[in-house]
Amino acid sequence: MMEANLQTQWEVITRGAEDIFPEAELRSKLQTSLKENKPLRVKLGVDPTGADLHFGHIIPVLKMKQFQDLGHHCILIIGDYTAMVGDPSGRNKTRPQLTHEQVMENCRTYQEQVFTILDPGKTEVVYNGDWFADMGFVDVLALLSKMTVARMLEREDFAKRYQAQLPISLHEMVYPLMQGYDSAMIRADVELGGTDQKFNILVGRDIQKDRGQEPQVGVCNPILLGTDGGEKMGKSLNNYIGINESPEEMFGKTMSIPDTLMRMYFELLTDVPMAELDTLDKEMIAGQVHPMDVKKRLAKLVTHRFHGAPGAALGEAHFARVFSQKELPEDIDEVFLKPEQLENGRVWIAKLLREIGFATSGGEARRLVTQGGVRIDGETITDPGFDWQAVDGAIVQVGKRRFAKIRLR
RNA sequence: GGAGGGAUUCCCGAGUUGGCCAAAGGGGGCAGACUGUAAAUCUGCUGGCGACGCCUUCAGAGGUUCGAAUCCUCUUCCCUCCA
Repeated sequence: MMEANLQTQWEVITRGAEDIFPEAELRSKLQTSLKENKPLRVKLGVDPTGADLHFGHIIPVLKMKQFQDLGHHCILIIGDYTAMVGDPSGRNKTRPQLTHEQVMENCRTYQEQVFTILDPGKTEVVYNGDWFADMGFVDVLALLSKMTVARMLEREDFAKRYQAQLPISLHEMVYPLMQGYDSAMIRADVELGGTDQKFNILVGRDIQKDRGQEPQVGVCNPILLGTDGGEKMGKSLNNYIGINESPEEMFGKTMSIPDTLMRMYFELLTDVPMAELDTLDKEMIAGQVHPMDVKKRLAKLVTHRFHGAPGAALGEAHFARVFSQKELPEDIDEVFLKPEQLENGRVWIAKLLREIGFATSGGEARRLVTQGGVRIDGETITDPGFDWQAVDGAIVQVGKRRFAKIRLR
């Protein structure tokens, strides 16, 4: 069961990990685990606050997969109760509180997506509602007494909000305690998460110690930056790559990350050995290897991870065709125009763009035309007052990557 | 409970001696040029309307005025200090 030796395990576990605390404890836990042939209990808690997962969510899941492949016991905690509270980590405002129904609804799709990576047969799934639902008020008070206000306010996110005169609700301060309690309930040896989870994971250690358990070790990955290269990947910033996105989108979006982010993505999302990445970096600096080729490899590997070999090939082909050669994509969505949308077989260009969803207003449509961003069958339209004689099968293109095939009926 | 400060366009944030405000600046977004690509860099646009004019926006509801983001009243929410 526990086959890999300590050194191998150590290399796998520390790859892409920004912070492990305390390192020494992880080492001794691994040693004991090997000696006694007893897998470590590895915890990852997820709050199903939204339906769709993106790359940022999946980083700790990939780390968990590595533990799983090493033979350790993985426990996925579905935070049906913590999701109702909302993790304040790294937030500058209170999360909206979800109802239990909303949370449970998200759970299904969440697990579906997570189990494209983890082995469902080897993963224990528990809900923290299992223990929180029946907790009495006295138990809650006992838990609350483990934390002081001063310590909570030391946290960077709360401190910032406090100084910026932004509201902090009391229930948000309960969150770390709940997460810590989870660790105690499942007797975790290791807890995974982003570096923003450090505080919560440390609270878990305290609670475990308080209950006479050996405290867990935190293994934290850096926070994945989004495609804009500056901010944490997230839905609200629209700088994310969803794991359910089409191969074409996934490949393209990966190609759109700034060069400076390539290393991070390689480390966290692929298995390319670290030594090879170092070599690649050197070769790029020396000009022996083209950054674009490296990025293409990254995009291919990443797409492969979620869509398999066919998806990776599809994504790559599409990219080469549309962006490198500036040709039309293979599949173009068809948009139907009804006769009543035409006048004597003609449509005003601004109206057309709105009808097919390439502009949300006439003003935006005019702007696109004026700036030379609109083509019909390869011909650039420059007159915002242009009335187009509709042709079945014509290709309307806006910008570099939006296409529609017009169908008349 | 008392005293004071605040809410502006997708976001942040100017503007508060009333007209020159569809509202500075930045971010984001979009488009163009360039190329190595949906990198980087540079440029332009960025409330709505078949549009050199008209319409709706500055927390909400009223009011003063020829004219209000700017002044007055009430309401909602946030913050600070005191208790």
